[in-house]
Amino acid sequence: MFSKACEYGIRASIYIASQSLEGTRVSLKEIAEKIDSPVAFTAKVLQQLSKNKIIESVKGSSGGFEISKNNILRIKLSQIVYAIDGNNVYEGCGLGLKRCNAKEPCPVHNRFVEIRAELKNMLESTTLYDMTMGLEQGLTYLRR
Amino acid sequence: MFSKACEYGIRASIYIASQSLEGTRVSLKEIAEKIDSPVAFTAKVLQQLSKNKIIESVKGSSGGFEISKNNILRIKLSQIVYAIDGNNVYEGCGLGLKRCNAKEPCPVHNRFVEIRAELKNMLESTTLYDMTMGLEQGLTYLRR
DNA sequence: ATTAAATCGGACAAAATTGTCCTAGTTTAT
DNA sequence: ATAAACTAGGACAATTTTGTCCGATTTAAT
Repeated sequence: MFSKACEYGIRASIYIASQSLEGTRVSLKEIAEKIDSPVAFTAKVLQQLSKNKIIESVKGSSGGFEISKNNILRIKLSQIVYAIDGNNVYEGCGLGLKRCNAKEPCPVHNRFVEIRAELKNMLESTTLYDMTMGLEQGLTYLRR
Repeated sequence: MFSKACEYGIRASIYIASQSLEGTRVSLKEIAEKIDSPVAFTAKVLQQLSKNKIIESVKGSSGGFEISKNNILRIKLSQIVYAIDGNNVYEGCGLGLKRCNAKEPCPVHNRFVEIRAELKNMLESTTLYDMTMGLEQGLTYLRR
């Protein structure tokens, strides 16, 4: 569904958010450990998220990554996905046709429209805060 | 959502089905033309579908691919997807965790469960026949 | 029998994705 | 000032996916 890069990006964002809520900035190394991802590859993903204003990076000693409370509340899962995977998830025909729409649909167009709409709706209504909630209470996991 | 291989596989199956309903067996070359896919790559996909009894291949001159009326009615989209992409679509955590279930969920597990269930339901309730219908009437397209 | 039109299947090639390494900066603390 | 702990980013490597090529085999028609 999502690329590996995107999966790491979402997991990283959630971890950074949970730590930011506690008032602590986290390093790349710590993030990679906590979400069980390859360090250098995760670095690239974080750069991308940083450029897209999803997370904030602080250089230098005692630097690291963080997200402001406001952004934790505001940022939607859809924005993270878009920053890394673009709009492939929303657009894009289920059968890979370049031009596929209500007027000139592929044989499964109508069936896919509904599901895609629900997916989109879910991604757009889930905030970083929503995803962070369970973590601190030990109800959800980022590495398994 | 699906791999390229799977997209080609679904489109090819639909085209073969539509031609089989007309009583004509089709060659690899014709299929690739009609669904706008790379010939040799499509050949591999068709081999896989053939091994999985989704389509029937006939060797030799005047050979090609076909699907029996019974199978056109019986075969579900889910079977085609499974034959090529395995169960990645159904199983597999949205965030890429190996172990992610109701008891030890990732932060988006519950949100994904619903969507995945609907997708599964759609794939399992759509037959090859269903997908073939619109084609002959010029209502749907396989290459665009 | 020979030829032509097919699929089959192995080996290879290209492209995209995933992952690694190393150097250059930046910032804080001493 | 210097060292230590960071991120930034370019270059490269490995893996997976996608795509190609070609010889072998099968079958029908002549």
